[in-house]
Amino acid sequence: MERLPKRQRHQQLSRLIEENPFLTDRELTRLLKVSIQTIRLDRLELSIPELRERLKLMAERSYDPVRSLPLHEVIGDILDLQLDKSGISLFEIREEHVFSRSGIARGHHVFAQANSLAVAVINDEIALTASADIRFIRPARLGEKCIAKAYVRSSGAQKGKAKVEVFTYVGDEMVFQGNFVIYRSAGEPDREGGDVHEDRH
Amino acid sequence: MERLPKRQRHQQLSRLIEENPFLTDRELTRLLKVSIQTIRLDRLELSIPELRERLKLMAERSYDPVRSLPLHEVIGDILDLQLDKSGISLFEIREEHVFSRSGIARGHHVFAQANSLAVAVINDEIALTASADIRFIRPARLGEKCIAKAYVRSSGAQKGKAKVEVFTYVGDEMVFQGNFVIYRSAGEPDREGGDVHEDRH
DNA sequence: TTCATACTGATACCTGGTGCCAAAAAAAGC
DNA sequence: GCTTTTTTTGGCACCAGGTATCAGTATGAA
Repeated sequence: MERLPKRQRHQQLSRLIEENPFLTDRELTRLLKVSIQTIRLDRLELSIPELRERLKLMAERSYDPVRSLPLHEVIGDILDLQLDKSGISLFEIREEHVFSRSGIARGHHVFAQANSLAVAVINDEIALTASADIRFIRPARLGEKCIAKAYVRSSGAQKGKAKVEVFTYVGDEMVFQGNFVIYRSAGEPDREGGDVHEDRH
Repeated sequence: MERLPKRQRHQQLSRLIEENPFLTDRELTRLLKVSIQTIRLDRLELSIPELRERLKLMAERSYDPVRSLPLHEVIGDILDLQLDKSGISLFEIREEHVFSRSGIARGHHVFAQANSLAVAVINDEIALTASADIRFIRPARLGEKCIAKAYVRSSGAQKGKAKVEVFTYVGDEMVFQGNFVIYRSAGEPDREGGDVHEDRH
C-alpha cells in the first residue's frame, strides 16, 4: 500500500491551511486533487477545525481583552522591580522594530523600553516623564535582546519629581543610556497589599 | 406612531454588536425583544453585516500582512518634508497611547513621533539617532492632535552628524521639545528623481 | 375610513460545513 | 491469481446562520 501519498497530503493540507486559513474544503479539493470527503476525513484526522471555526478563533484572538495593544503597556518584559529603587526589563529587537535595510533598531523603540521602565519603577499613582537626556551608544540590531536597568537616583517622594537613570545593554555592551526626570503625582501612596499602579500591568 | 423605539433599538443594536460582534441574530432577538425578521431589517438598514461576515472581517484584519506593525514606520503622518531643512508631522493621541487612568499620553509615543520625524528629515541613506535631549512641556491627552515640527539646525552633510530640533504642539501650546543629534551615513547622496530613503515610508 | 409605517410569519434558497453509510478503488497479504 | 484491508469516493440527511421575497397584521396619523 502506497502510504506516503496520504501523509504527504496531510502535510500539504496542514501547510496550506496554515498559510491561508480562509480556504474552504471545496477550494482544497482543487489544490490537492482529491474529493471533498477526503479533505474532510483528513481534517478530522488532523483535527483541523472547519473554516468557520478557524475564522471564529482568529476573530476571538484579535478581540481578546489583551487585544493588540502593542504599545499600551510597558514595553519589554519586566524581570525585576523594586519600587522607588530599581528595575530590569528585557526587550527583544524584532523585525518590526528595525530599519529593514540595515537591521538596526529605530531609536524610539529602545527609548520606549527605557522610558516605560523608568515610569514603572516609580511607586506612585501617576507618573509622567518630564524630561530626558538620552544617548544611543551603539545601534541595537535585529534579534538582540536588550536588558534595561533603571535606578532611581533621587526618589523625591515629597518633591514631586524623581530622577531615574537607565542603562540598556546587549550582553555586556551598553547600547543606550538615559537620564529621566519623572513627575510623580504625590508622596508615595504606599498602598499595602501589593496594589499596583497602572503602569505595571 | 411611536417612532422612538425604532431609533433607540437601532442604537442599541449598533452598540450591542460593537460590544460583542459574536452575537447571532437569534441572540439579538432575546436582547431586543423583537422578531428575528426585525433584527435582520435593522441590520440591513444599518448595513451591519451578518455574523459570519463580521468574524471574517475581524479575522482578515488580524491576519493582514501589515498587521499590528505599530511602530514600524514613521510615527504620525508626514504633512510636509523639506529634506535637510524641515518637516512637519501629525499624530493623533488615541486610546492605545494613553494611560487608561489619566488619559495622558505615554511619553514614548510623543517621543516616537518626534524621533521618526527627525530621522526622516535627514536626506541620507542611513540615519540613526545618536542622542537626544528632550522635554515634555505639558502632557498630551487622549484625542489631541500633535503637530511636530522639525528643523535641521546644522546639516553637517560632510561631518556625519546633523542636529535636528523638534517642537511638538497641540494647537498653539507646546507639549514637547527635543534636540536630536542624528548620525548620517555619508555626505548627502542627493539621488535625483525623488528617491526616498527607507525612513520615509 | 384610509393610508403609511413598522413589525411579524412563512417559505425557498444559499454556504460551508457534520455525520453516517455504502460502494468503489487501491494497496497489501497470501 | 484471489482475498483482505485500507483508502477514497459518493450520496443523503441535517445543521447554523444567514439572504431574499411575499404576505399578513398592528398601530397610529390624516
